[in-house]
Amino acid sequence: MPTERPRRRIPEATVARLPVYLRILSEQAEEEVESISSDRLAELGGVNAAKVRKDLSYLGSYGTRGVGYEVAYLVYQIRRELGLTHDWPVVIVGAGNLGQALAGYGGFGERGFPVAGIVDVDPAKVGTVLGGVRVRHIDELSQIVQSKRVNIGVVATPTAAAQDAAERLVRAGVTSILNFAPVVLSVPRSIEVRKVDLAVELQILSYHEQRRATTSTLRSVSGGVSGIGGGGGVSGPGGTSGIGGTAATTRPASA
Amino acid sequence: MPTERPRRRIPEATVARLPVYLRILSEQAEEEVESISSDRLAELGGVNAAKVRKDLSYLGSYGTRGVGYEVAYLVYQIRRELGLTHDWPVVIVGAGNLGQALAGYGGFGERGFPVAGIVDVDPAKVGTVLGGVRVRHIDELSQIVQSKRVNIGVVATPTAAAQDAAERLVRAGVTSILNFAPVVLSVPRSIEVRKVDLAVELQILSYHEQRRATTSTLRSVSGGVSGIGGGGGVSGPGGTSGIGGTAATTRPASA
DNA sequence: AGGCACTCGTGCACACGTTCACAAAGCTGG
DNA sequence: CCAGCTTTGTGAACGTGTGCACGAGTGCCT
Repeated sequence: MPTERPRRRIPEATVARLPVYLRILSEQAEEEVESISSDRLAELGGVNAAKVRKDLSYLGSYGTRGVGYEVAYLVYQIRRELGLTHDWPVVIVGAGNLGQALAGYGGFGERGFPVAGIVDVDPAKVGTVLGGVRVRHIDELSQIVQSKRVNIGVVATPTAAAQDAAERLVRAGVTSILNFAPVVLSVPRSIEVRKVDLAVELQILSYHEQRRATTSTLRSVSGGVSGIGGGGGVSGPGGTSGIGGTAATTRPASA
Repeated sequence: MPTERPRRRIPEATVARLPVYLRILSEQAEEEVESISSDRLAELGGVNAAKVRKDLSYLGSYGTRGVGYEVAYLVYQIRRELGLTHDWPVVIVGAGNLGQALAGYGGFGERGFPVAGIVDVDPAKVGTVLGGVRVRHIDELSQIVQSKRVNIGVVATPTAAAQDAAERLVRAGVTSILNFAPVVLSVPRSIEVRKVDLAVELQILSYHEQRRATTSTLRSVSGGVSGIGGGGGVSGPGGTSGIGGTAATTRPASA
C-alpha cells in the first residue's frame, strides 16, 4: 500500500468544509463526472479555488496537475478522513416536537448516522414509535449507549432540561454531543459539543438587516447584482452563500 | 443625549456571540441580577473574559470599572445593535416535515420573528394550518413578502427545490435567507445567507470521533476531567461548549 | 480623605484562516 | 521529443480573531 495516511492535523475551518465538498463530489459522481478541477469544485461550493486546493492538500496530494482530482478517489479520501467509512449510531434525547422531527426525518440513517434510540423522561411518550424507533425511558439511556456502542448524542429537549440531558449522555459514555437547545452546555473538556441554534442564526440575520437599514440610508431597495433569474439561464451563479458552517460574505465564483 | 451610537463595524465573530450574551443577560435579568462582571458572563457563556470585554466594547463603553455591567442596560444595547428592537417577520418556504416543525415550534414569534406566512408548491398542503398560520401557495409568496414587509426567508424545502425557493424569495424582495437544505444556494452577493445543516454538523463530530480513535490508540475510555456530576454539586463547570456559532474547544471557565 | 480591592477597556503579540501568485508537474499535439 | 497549455500544491503576505497583561477608573472601608 503506497498511500500512507498523512495523519496531519486538519484545521477546523477545513474540517467544516470537507462535508460540503463531499456532498458536491458525491453528486458529481452520480452524474458520472470522473474528474473535477479545484476551480469547478470551488464554483459549486461557493468558495475560493485556492482554498479548495489548500483544504484538499491536507488530505494528501491526491490531485493530478493539469487534470484535476479524480472524483471517486477524492470521495473515498474525504469519507475516510471524516470517519464516514462506517456508521455512527446516534441517540436522541427528547421526543418532543424537535425530537420527533429529527427521528422522522430519516436523513440521519441514509447519511451514516442511524438512530440507535430515542429517550424521554415523560412516561406518556415512552412506547410511541418515531421513524421506526420506539421511544424508551431516559433511564435506559446508558444501556442503549453501551449496547449499541453509541458515541454521538443529540440533545433535543426543552431548554431547561438540556444540561441534565447532556450530563446523562456524558455519564452514559457519549463523547460527542449535538445540541439543539439554546444553552451553553457545561461538560468535560474532552467532550466535543456542537450547537445548532435557530434563534442565534435569526438574530445574526437581524443584525445584518438592521445594519442594511442604518449604515447607508439604503442604497436602493434591491441593491442586487446580476438579478438571479436574469442573465442567461441559471448557469453562472451571481454569487453564492459559500461554505463555512455558517457565515456568508463569500466571494462569488467569478462568472 | 450623551450616548451617541458608535456605528463602528462589529466583527462577525462578535456578532455571532452577541445573541448568546443576550440570552444569558436576559436570564440574569429575570433573576433580578442587576449587575454582572465580564468574568461571570464569560463563565456562563463558556468563553474568555477578555473576549467578553472586547466584544462588549464594540457596542461602546457601557461597563463600570470596579463594578461590571448593568444587566438591563446591556440587554438594551445588545438588542438595539442586533436590530431586535422591533419584530422581523419571516416567511417559511416548504410545509413539509421541517416546515411544520418550525411553524409549530412557536419559539419564533416569542423571540421576535413571527411567522408571517408559510408557502408550499403542493396544492394538497395549501389551506392546512400550522402553528396558527395557514399554508398558502408559493405563487402568493411575493404578495406575502410585500404586504407583511418580510425581509427574512426560511428555506425548508427538500434539497432539490431549495435553489428555486431561494430564487423566488429573492425575487419577492427578501434580503436574508436561513437555509436548512444541504445545498449551497446561489444568490446575489447582496443577499445574506446562513445555513443550518445537520449532516455537516454530524460529520464534523464524526471527524473528531474518528480522530479520537486513531490519533492516540485511545487514552482511556472516558478521558474525562472532573466528571460532571462529580465534585460538589453542579456548581463549577468542568468545561463548556463555548459560544462560537458552532465550534467547541473553548477553555473552561476556571473553576 | 486616603488606600485598597476590583473590574473595565485596550494595546500588543500570537495563532489561525484566507488569498495571491508562481513554480512544478502532467497532458496533448505535432 | 519538445513546446505550450492546464491545473495542482504551496510559500508568503495579509487579514481576522484570540488572549494576555496592564493602565485607568470606580466603589468601599477605615
